[in-house]
Formats: sequence, C-alpha cells, structure tokens
Amino acid sequence: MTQMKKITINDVALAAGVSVSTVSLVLSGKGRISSATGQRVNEAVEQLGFVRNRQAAALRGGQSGVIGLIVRDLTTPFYAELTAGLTEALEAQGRMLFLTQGGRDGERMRRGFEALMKQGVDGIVIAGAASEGAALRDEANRLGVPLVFASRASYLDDADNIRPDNHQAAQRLTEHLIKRGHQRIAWLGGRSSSLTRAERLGGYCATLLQYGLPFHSEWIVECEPSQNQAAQAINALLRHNPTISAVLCHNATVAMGAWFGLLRAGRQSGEDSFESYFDSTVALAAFAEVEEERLDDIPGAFVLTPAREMGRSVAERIMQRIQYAEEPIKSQIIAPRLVTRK
Amino acid sequence: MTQMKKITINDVALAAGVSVSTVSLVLSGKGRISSATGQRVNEAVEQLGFVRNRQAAALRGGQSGVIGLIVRDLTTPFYAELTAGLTEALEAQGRMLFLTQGGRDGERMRRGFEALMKQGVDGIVIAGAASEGAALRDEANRLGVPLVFASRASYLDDADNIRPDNHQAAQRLTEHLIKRGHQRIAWLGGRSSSLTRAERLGGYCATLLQYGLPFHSEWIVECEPSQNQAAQAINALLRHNPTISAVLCHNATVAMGAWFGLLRAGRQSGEDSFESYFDSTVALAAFAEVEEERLDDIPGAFVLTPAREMGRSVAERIMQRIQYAEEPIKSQIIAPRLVTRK
DNA sequence: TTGAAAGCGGTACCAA
DNA sequence: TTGGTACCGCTTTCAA
Repeated sequence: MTQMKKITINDVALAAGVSVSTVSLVLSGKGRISSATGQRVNEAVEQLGFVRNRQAAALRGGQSGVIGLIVRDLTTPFYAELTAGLTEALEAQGRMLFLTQGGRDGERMRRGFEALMKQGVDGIVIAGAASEGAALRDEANRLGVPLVFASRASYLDDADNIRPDNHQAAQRLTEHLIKRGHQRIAWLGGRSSSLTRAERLGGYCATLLQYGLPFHSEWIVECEPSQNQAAQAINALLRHNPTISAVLCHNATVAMGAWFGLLRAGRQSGEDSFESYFDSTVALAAFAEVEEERLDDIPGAFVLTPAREMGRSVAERIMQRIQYAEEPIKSQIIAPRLVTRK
Repeated sequence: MTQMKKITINDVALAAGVSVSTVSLVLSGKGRISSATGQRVNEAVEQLGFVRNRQAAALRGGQSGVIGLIVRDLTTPFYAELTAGLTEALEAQGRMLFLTQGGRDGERMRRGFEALMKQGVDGIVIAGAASEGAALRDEANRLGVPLVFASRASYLDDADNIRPDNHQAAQRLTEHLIKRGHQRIAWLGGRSSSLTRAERLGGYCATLLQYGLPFHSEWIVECEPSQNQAAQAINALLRHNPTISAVLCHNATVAMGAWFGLLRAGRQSGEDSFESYFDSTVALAAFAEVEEERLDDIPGAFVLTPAREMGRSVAERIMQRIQYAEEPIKSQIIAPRLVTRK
C-alpha cells in the first residue's frame, strides 16, 4: 500500500543522480562503470524497491527469456513430471515458462500456439503432440521460432524430438524376466491404437525371438487402465493359458489390478502357502510412468522413463535451438531405467 | 523460412494504405471505422501473417493478460489437477499462465515471485504455500499486485485463500460408514505434522462424538504413503483391535496398501469365502486426491476434493482481484464430493 | 472516420 | 566512465 506507482529506471536514475543509460548499464553489468556509481545506483534500486520490467527490455532488444509449453495433459503423471523437469532447468537458467494445455486430442494446440506467439516467446515446446503437430512445425519455422517436440513415442522425423526408448524398455524388462527363468511371458494392457504400446511390443517380441522363446498372439491382451479390468483380464488369461509364468504390464494401474487379481485368485485356488503360489506361478513386471516408491507392495520389476530428466533434456535442447538458429534437426532418445525390488 | 523478419503494425498499415493508429483501432475494435478500411486492414493482417505483440501492448497501456503461478510441486496429482483447472479457466478468458515451482519447502518461492514480478504479471497465485507465504503477501501488497493463495488446509487469514473443506470431507466419509452400520471406525495414514490431516481428524472425531460412538486414540495410526507400510499397519491395527469394523484411509495409496493387506490377511485367515470375510470384517473408505476411476478395484467410498474446480475458482478469484483493486479479502472453502461404488 | 504524435520502460549507439 | 537520444511495437489522446 505504501507505493502503488511503478518504479522505473528513471526514478532510479533520478535518485542516484545519474542518467538512465548508466542505470541500465549497471543493471546489466555491461559497460565499465566506476564502483562508486555502481554503489549509488544499487542503493537507489534497493531503496526504491525497483523491479526491472523485462517486457520493455525484450521489446527493445533481445530475447524475452520466456519459452512456451503446450502440454497435452498436465494431469498425466508423465507430463506433470516432464513439465516439472522442464521448468526446473529453465529456471536454473533464469528463463521462465508459459504454460498452455493442448488437450488430449490437440483441440487447443493451435490456440495455445497463437497465444504463445503473441506473447513473444523465444521458443516453443510441444509435449504430447497430436495430429496438429506437423502443421505447427511448419508454422513455427515459417515464423522463425524454435520448436521442440517431446513425446512418449516416435513422432515427426523432420523436427526436434525427444522421446523415451520404448523398444529398449520392453527389451530390458523382458530380458529381466527371461534371466529369472521365465520362458512363457504374456503381455497385459494398453490399447492397440497406442504407438507407445506398439513400440514396446516390438521390443518384447524381438527379445523373445532373440532368446528363441515362444510367442503367441493370444498372450497379448488389451486392457483399459482400470484395476478392475486388469484383475479380470489377468485371471481370464491365466485360466486359458495356465502355462504362462510371467506377465508384462503396460502401466502401474494395470500392474496393481493384476496384482489384486492374483491375490484373489491365489486365495480362491486354495493353495496352502500364499508365497509359494505366486512365486511358483506368475511373476509381474511393469512399465512405470514415474518413480513409484509408493507402489511398493507390488512385487516384480519396473522399467521407468525418467520423465523429469527428459524435461531437462528438452530444456537444454530448446535453449540450444534458440542460441544457434541454424542448429540442425536432432532427435534424442532417453534410455529407460530398470528398477528391481527386494 | 519464407520470412524471418517480424511483421509489425507498421507493415500492416503500409500494406493496407492506412496509418498505424487505424490498424490499432481495427485490431482492438474500438474506434468507429468504416467497414471498407476494416476489410483492407484485416486482409493485410491475414496476408502478411501478422501476430500482435502483446508485450508492447501491455507496455503502453493496460494489463499483460498474464498471471503467475507459484506451485509447490507439480508432481503431486492434487496440484497438477489444480493447475490444469487454473489454466483452463484463464485460457477461456484469453489470459495466460506463467509457471514457476516453489519447491516442497518453499525454497524457490521467493525467486519465483521476483521472476514473476519482473515479467509484469497482473496477479499471482500461490498454490501450496510454505512459511514464506506471509512475507510474500506483504511484499505483494506493497507492490500493489493481487495475490491469491490456494492450499490444502487453512492458511493465512489476512489473505485471499481458497481451500478444501477437510472437516466436512471427513465428516461425510465417517457419516457414510456409520450409516452403513459401522460403529468402530479407525483411521489409517498421514503424518501427525500434517495440517490437512489434523483438520480431517477433527471432522472424524466430531462425527463420532455426534453419533455417540467410541473414539480411541490407538485407533488413529500414522503411516507413510507407502502401500507396503499401509498393508502392515492395517494388519497390526486389526490384530490388536479385532473389533474395528471400518478404516478411514488418508489417501489412495494408503487405501490400496490397506486393501492389499486385507487381501493377504483374508487368505491367511483361512476363511472360506473371500467375499464374506471382508464384508463382515473391515470396510474401507478413503480421501482421494483426484478422480480415481483407475483405482476401481478398491471397495468402499471415496471423498474427493474437486481440485480442478478449485483451480477454476482460483482463476475467478484472481481475476476479480485484478479487476477491482479494492475488493475485500475473501476466503473460499470448496466442498468435497462423496463417491460410493457399486 | 482517420492520421499525427507522444509516450510505456528499457537498451544501446554515439558523443562527450 | 557517463550522458543524450533514437528507437522497440503498440495504444491513445487530439486534430484534421
């Protein structure tokens, strides 16, 4: 309430008894200024509570220091984590993030893009692009704005693209099971329309073949991300294919559902020992979206995509692109991390 | 690649054969302009692919149309959902969001605050404030910037504050159990240092007393948000207090863990029927962070704080504050929603 | 109905 | 080492 009027460098200049250009120089630490005036200016700044207006600065010369993000859906743990990593890295560089949501089907991607352009961002990140992506890429480079894509599966080839290595993730998980003695490994979860799933399935199949293990299409079952459906699905699967000894789950929800299903089936089977039933029958392994320390009751291995790290990589990439306009297109594939318990 | 140079209203004015002021008027739809020139200008805009620079606009005249968010931790589902609701509502009003993270202990709140100020935001939202909050509130109103807090429990009194009604949430959940015939209801989860938990416990106790039901401090057990620990904790609890017939879980993770624990205990108990064991022994109910359609295997009721709605309310509140500077301080309590399954 | 011109808060070049 | 000053892109009186 003390002072409602905005303080500008003029006020500072006046108070310090110097010119605005001097103040500007002190602020940006550019020209060689005598420590005496430097002092005076800084004192004035302090005393008046001056806050520099970056918009004005950006208007005149350089960059706004702001990069825009169009994220598919913040509510998805993966994207939330990615966004967190991205802001972290940007803030560490004194930059900021403009947030917009694209929507699950990209309905609002275009609007977001335009809003960001109006705000004069230095670059744009699109996390989880929809079909709209290609058009925006063209638009962006028509306008000369650096654009980087981050996604969960392969995307456009002729654009910077950072994504997880789904193939390798599946491979590692499958290999892990094989090395633990499993020969008959099934797949549970995901929708067949998912590209991420397709890439993972590729890694799974490849690994099975590589080890000369059987592969049956009936062992690959789709399933909505619901615990209940996963529980039912795994039991149906095992009932029809009792020889299956391990199941790869497409995500944590499915894994939990499967685990619930197994617990109940185990009970119903009338086995004597709880432990022996599961250890001797079905092992679980799953793809995790983020660090799942909380889900520590589910036995088995997880492979996770370090989404936060991915976010940091995205930050670096976009900053490079801003720095060197002529940087060639470059994609980056983030390696998964295998986490085994117990 | 076609045109790297930025198009300004000057270019448009030139192309349309009018003055910049005319273009500006057309753009903002203010002055009365003949539809003829209106046409010409719009064509030029279209043709040149002009994008208006909001920074410049904000510099001269009014607001930047941007509000800043300092969020404790985007990775928490609750805050992610809140943020999503907030951006949604803001975007619907043609405004945008600057995102910064404050950190779990508010380490980076101050930095974020200053960065936002430099960017010239119209207002600031702090979601999940730490101790730093009070200082920032003072700072904000020294600088004359509207500030709104959003949190999971009560916070500062002399500031706008939007939060869930934890008391009522616990009350409804407890009442739900009582009406289903439960008389001996325990509490599982949360840390005793949590204010949210304290408020919920208040509602729980109040309701028990109100119905003349027994209340034992041994029935209230702390527990880390880990499935495993929850599973162990519930079993220990029930072993020592076999008469307990229902358990309130502090969050979904604890609820799942408890459910895992019950499933295993049920098996080990050697009951004949899976269903009967649980139905006749322990019912679960839980506080959920967000819509948990995915967690549909856990039986029992949930009460959830509509975080997304909360985000929208926050958006409205901050916009009001921006609009009417002299608006009095006002807090808002968001009612919970009870969800029962089956 | 339209145009000219004065800023908004800074930056940066050119002189002093 | 400093000061003067012409912009940056747009809004907004004030005249024409």
